[in-house]
Amino acid sequence: MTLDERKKRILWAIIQDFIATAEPVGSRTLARKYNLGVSPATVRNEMADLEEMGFLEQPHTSAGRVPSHHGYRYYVDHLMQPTELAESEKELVRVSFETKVKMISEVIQRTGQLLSQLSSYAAMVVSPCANRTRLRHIQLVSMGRGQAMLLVVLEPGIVQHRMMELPPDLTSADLETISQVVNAKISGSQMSELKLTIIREIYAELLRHKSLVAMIMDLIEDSSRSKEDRIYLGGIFNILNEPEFNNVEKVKTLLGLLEQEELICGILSEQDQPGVNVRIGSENSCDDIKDCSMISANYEIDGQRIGSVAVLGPTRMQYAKAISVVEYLTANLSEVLAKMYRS
Amino acid sequence: MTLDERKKRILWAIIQDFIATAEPVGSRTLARKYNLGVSPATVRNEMADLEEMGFLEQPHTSAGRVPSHHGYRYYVDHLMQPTELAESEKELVRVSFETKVKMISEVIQRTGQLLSQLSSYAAMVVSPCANRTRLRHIQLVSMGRGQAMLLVVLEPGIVQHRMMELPPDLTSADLETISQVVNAKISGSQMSELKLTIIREIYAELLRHKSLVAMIMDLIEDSSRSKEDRIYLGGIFNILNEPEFNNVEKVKTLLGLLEQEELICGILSEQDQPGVNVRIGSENSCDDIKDCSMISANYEIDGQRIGSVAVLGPTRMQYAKAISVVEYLTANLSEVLAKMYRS
DNA sequence: GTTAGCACTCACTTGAGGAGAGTGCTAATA
DNA sequence: TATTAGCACTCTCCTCAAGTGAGTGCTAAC
Repeated sequence: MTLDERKKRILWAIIQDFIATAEPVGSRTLARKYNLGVSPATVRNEMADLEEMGFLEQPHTSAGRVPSHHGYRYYVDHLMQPTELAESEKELVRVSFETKVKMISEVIQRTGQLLSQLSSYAAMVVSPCANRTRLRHIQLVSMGRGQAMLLVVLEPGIVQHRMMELPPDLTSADLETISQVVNAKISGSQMSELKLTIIREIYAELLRHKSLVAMIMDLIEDSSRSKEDRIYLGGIFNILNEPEFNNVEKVKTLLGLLEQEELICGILSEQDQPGVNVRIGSENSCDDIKDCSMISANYEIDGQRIGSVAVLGPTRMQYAKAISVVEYLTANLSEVLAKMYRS
Repeated sequence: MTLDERKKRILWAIIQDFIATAEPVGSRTLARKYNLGVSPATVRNEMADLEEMGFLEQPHTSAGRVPSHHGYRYYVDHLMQPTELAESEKELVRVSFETKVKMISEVIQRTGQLLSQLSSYAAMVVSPCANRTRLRHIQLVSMGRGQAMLLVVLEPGIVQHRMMELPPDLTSADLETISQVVNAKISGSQMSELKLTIIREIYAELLRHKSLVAMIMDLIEDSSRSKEDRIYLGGIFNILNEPEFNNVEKVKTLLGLLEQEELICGILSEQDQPGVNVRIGSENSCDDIKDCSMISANYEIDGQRIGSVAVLGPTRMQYAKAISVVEYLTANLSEVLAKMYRS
């Protein structure tokens, strides 16, 4: 489906205008405002063509035109000119990221804040997922009265902890020994490499505590596959400024959706393309956001995907801006994390 | 300010009715629906009195009456009959809490979910704050290339972690030694007891690593006073069902508020009474929720406050129900945590 | 002290009319 | 042949007036 230059120009202008005003765009306004050099009548003819091709829609007979999802898609793929962030915005990101952070969760939170602030849409950040990563360290800590805490440190600096019951006759020294033996065997290994052979070796060294070790291995397994990816959501109130969310019903649906962490994780993990993904309206797999667009990207350490960020807004979205914000922040986030956990 | 029996009856009926219908209550309906045994005219007279006393308000001259904040306060203090949770609801709580949980954050999350589900308002839970608590364990874990992670385990099972730079010549064994020495000295002590004497002793034993130890002590201090209380928010979409939130502006204000974690923490920590606190409308310190009511309570371990839960809804709230939900869940939460960390 | 009756108030609904923005079609023009 | 001016038509939205209904306050009777 290839469009001639004038059609492109007109489609571009319509989308541009609609994004800015949220009002159906008429031929007269368009011709005047965008200096198209042709009369409204000509524009009308072109618009009728574009509508027939599926790029535009008409809310009702005597209204202007509105871009269809299809139209937005064409815009994003062919018409939109990428915008760079303003110097002041870059500066803001730089300042936010350069102050010394001590925990991964802080970085995540700041990214989310920046994301929503710069894009003025809702932001979502999934914190590094522990899956498919290396074990760094485990540690048993006695918590008194027959209980212990198992600390599991995974490679990009993720810490998980689990409580466990202890057999009555165990001493703190025992815990320390077990920690050391298990550490010696497993630390640095990929979760998937935690094969039976290693486990057997541990059993062999810790015969006395066989059942305890089994429990520990289970808990390690459990924490490494933990779905408890923390999600940062922010700036939801931002999108309430958009006229498409003037309807409380819609807001309710959206909020209900956003509260379902697993669902959000799922949506964010299904990114087909490398780099920035744009899902427009019905391209979203989830019904509740069929009239939203989502711009998402993965961030990585050493080229390995460890989490995602996304921006959610109405289909009538400032695509160019949102895309560059997501792009810029993902790059920066990857960089900051790499610096934190260079290895 | 004492009311005769009939006035009490009428005030009670008005509030009851308004809570149920969200419509201003008229004399006719009231007299009929609640079998007051007097004519609408009499009810009107009483209503006029109650209005003069400040318990009722009139949206406009020819409308029915609506309870004022003052009226709700009287209702909560004197008129409301406490409701007990239904067996099925208790069962739900029991089931949710009895399945084995491995982390404190799971319990928090479930509590929040139950809170919003049972009350059908928005729920907030502040996770255990590390402040004023005992140190259980610290552990240094090498993260490669001159970096280490400091794990700090605090008494009720809170885990914090911090990244730190290491001097280049340090070995893993050094880290282990330092961990052990510091642990031996400080574990079990209250944060406030971490006086200079102890720190001097540690310095004495670890002369070679003096500056590193100083950094560690700082980070321990930092994590114990960490404001990073995690907040669980849930069921916000619930309150969008209430007619008072049909206005998108209000929703926006509320969402904006709820995203400010520190603010929420602040609001939740200012509970004057032991047990369940009820803040009605303008009794709330924060302007943005001047037309909401908040029911909150602290949960504890060993009688010590370690966090709070709250329910937020319109002033036209099912107080009796909400109060009993908060009460029941706080008690259960305290119990579960005590069981998890019995000491 | 209670009640019936009555005039009055005020929000909300309904429907008609008009304004305005925009369209599609046709015929004239370059 | 492509473009444009002109025009009738469509449809939403705003406004305004009239009518409806729930509720009130006051007064006089019980």
